[in-house]
Amino acid sequence: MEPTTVRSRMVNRIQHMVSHAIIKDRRFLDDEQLIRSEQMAVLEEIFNANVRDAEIQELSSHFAGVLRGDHPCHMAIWGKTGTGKTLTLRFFLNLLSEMAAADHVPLRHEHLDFSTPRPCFRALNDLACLFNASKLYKKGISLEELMLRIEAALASYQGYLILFIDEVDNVRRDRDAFLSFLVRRLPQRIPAKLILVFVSNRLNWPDHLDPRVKSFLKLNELIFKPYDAVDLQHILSIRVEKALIPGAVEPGVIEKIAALASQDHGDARQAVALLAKGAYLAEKAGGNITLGLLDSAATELDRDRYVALLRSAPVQLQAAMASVIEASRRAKGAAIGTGETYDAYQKFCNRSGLRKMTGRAFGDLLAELDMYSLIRSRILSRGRYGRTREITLDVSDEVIEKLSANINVNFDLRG
DNA sequence: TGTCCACAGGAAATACGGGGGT
DNA sequence: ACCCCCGTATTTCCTGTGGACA
Repeated sequence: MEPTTVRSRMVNRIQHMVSHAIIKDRRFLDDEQLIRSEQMAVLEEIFNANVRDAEIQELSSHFAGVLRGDHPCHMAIWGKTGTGKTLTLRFFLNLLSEMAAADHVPLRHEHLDFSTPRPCFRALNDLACLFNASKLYKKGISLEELMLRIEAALASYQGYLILFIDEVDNVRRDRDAFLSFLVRRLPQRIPAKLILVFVSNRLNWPDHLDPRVKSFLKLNELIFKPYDAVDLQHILSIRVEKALIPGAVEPGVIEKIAALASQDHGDARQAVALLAKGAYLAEKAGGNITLGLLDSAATELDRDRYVALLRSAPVQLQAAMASVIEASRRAKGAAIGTGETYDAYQKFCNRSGLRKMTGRAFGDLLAELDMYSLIRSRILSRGRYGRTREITLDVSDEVIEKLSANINVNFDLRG
């Protein structure tokens, strides 16, 4: 056998990868990487296939009044994540402002994106930034001051103002103060015709709302249903066409992804993510995307999610996870209680030099892990032996391996 | 039946960090 | 430089509790 050099092996591999490349344009597998106009083009294609048609019709009739000089009421839009609320709205509002411009109707629309939780203060601050009424403060300025600046910035605008407020329920703490400003105070202080569009993924969102705000809030409601398999197939095939070379996807693959996704969440983003993972794996293996590949793509995707979640989490939460894993190893898989876990946590802190937190705070960390379903815990009373959380790890061994590796790396770096 | 364990989890207090106004 | 304001993280203090055991 002819001896191979590292150089020849490398050349072989690279040539192999190039000749077996199935991804034509990676960016179309990840919305984050697309620029605005490309996103809109993709959307237009999707909507042309009658996806989300009912919703777009509904939006059109709600806002039709704008072109006739009416003042439509506010709107609340509900739907689970990945049902295209944000994208549909963005697309629709762009179109609407084009039409308004053609008719010489003054119309402005702004997108307030609360994709991460924030308090009332930051919410107002973001709003102020949209109107260039203030720079991005971190702290130290009163709420009143912010409100006044927003009002001042809008004092001379007379036309329509559509405020698209994405994921309202992410306004934590004093949400009522924020909403009350938008709903009650702002419309009275500025000359613009204000139309609020609230988007939320909680269906019962306005139920626990300050009644005073609620009574002011005339709403038209619109619900985005999860995508069905047919919608997802459309969405996926457009991606396939743009991102992959022809023939890279074996028959049945799109159908399977669509079926899987529509069964358990109807989330288009996750469906596209699965497609992307499949494409990546296929390219690495030097073949096409096959049905069999999808299973490993799905598990890998799952694992990635947990790892990414934990890696971007605060250190204390990582430490808590580490102690659960450790305590659970020591107990050989049997369920463990809060006390044992806290002991493990304390040892972990001693080893890594991390500041210890009290038991109370540790309990909250455990609750958080439970929320992310990294662990499963239930409160159990063992009679005179007290009450405790019964904790089990809720992720596969493979994921745990990966998680603990990541945690350790993090702490080594901290010294 | 009452006791009492080993915590859960709410509320208030405190610490902390950062920024504005003067 | 000083003081005050605000938001967040954590601690302190507290009351509550299901059921095994005597």
